[in-house]
Amino acid sequence: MPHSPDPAVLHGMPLFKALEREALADVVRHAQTRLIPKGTRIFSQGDEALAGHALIDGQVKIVQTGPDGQQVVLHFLGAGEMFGTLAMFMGGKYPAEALAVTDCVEIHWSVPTMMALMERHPRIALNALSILGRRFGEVQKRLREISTERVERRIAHALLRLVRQAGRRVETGVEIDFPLSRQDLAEMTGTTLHTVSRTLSAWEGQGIVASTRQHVVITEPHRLVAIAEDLPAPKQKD
Amino acid sequence: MPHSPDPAVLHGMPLFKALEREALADVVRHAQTRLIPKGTRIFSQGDEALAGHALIDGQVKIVQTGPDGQQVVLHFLGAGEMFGTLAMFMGGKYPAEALAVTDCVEIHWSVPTMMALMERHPRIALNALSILGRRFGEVQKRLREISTERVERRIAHALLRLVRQAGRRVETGVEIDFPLSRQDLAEMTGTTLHTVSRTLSAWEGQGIVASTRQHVVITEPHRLVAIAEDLPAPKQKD
DNA sequence: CGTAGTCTTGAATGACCTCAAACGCTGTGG
DNA sequence: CCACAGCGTTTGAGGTCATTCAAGACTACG
Repeated sequence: MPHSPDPAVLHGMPLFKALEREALADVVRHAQTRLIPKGTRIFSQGDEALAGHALIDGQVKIVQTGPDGQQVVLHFLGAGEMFGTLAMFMGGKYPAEALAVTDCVEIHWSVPTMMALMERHPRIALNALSILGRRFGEVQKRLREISTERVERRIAHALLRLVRQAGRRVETGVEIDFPLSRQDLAEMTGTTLHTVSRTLSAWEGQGIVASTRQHVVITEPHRLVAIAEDLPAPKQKD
Repeated sequence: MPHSPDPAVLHGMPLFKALEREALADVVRHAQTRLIPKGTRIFSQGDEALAGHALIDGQVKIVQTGPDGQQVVLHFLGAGEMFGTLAMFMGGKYPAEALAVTDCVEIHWSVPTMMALMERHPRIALNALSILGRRFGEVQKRLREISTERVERRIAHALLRLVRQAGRRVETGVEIDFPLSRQDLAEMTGTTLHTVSRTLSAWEGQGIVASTRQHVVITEPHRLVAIAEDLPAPKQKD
């Protein structure tokens, strides 16, 4: 377990974009890396935020739980993305939990370290602002979707979002390359696993997707887009 | 229209908290103030973002419109709060529109100016990060609520949120001190004005709220909280 | 080969929306 | 001062989308 990771891993991380070499070295010097097995809970909702995190490899899902145990999947994130940073600016408690959905490699900095780094290298703060801004826009868009769209369209949007950020081309179409259950999709779209299952079954019957347990392949993305955008069903024969 | 406003107005703005006197002067020097009559659209969704904004006085609502015209009220904000800053970090287009719901006094900075200010005074960027972080948490919470709760609870939550940020004590209870229609509430909670009207009527019958056109007073806040938290029955303690 | 977790599917219920009509303020102009 | 138009609001009736309840099938894994 390397205490100071290879500086190369920070390349391509939006959070550290456009940093001078020495600043980067500074950042690396204070970082800690960790190997995290699939299924591990990286931090829990309500925990004292001890660190800011970033993913070097793997996939993490962010889940928020309500007072009565209702869960919502707020975000899936992949290599190069930061997470758990919100807590630093929100009274020091994580507002959600982070779960490794695949084996992961994580890098993190203690909160005081992270703060100091931002003070020393304002560029980092600007980058964080930019990332946060973008995500904020995303969440607002989701809020609108969930407020105004019916379930089928929401599921379509969720799948397309996942494809965009974790899609892998395969011969039969585009596959989402980490374990994804109906329950997950339900928690992303504010519905039940039953409804998700029914919807996916229907789409499967129409040849739009192909799914097995915890695994989804979109075979006809354009038709899914049509559903998401509520376009007048493209001319198709059945 | 004063070109450079009184530095005093920046006091109490979270965005400029903990800034040294000279930095504050720098900020003020580049600011522009504007008087905005009630009902004015301050900026439109999709517009090129020319400026970052902050409210000195009045109330503004932020509304996002979907491709089919469905509207969602993302936020109400009052004196001292910044807005329209997201756009600066999101490809330069406003992701929503801002409407003055009362007469307002606004202060703004051109985007390049704002960026330069943040470069010169990193504290501002840190503050912005903190504000954005907090709001981000709010939106995520709303997303969970809207995903998992039934309409009645969502409306209760919306009202309580409004009370918290724009509530004014009156002898009959707490009043929300800007024009607020059923339509607005519907667009905040992802429902229809009809359902909001029915719900409010029911509450009115139980003496929990009292409302007239575009005007709501919460007479028994604790009972509204009980509804929002889904507590057993109106078994209340004083 | 059993067990646990995931997924499918049917049927019944209900929360909420849609459609439709009417009511009551508020401001305006005759 | 009254009539009228405009807007926000109220309320009913009917329909439907999605949840809830229930049972069973499939898959992975020990």
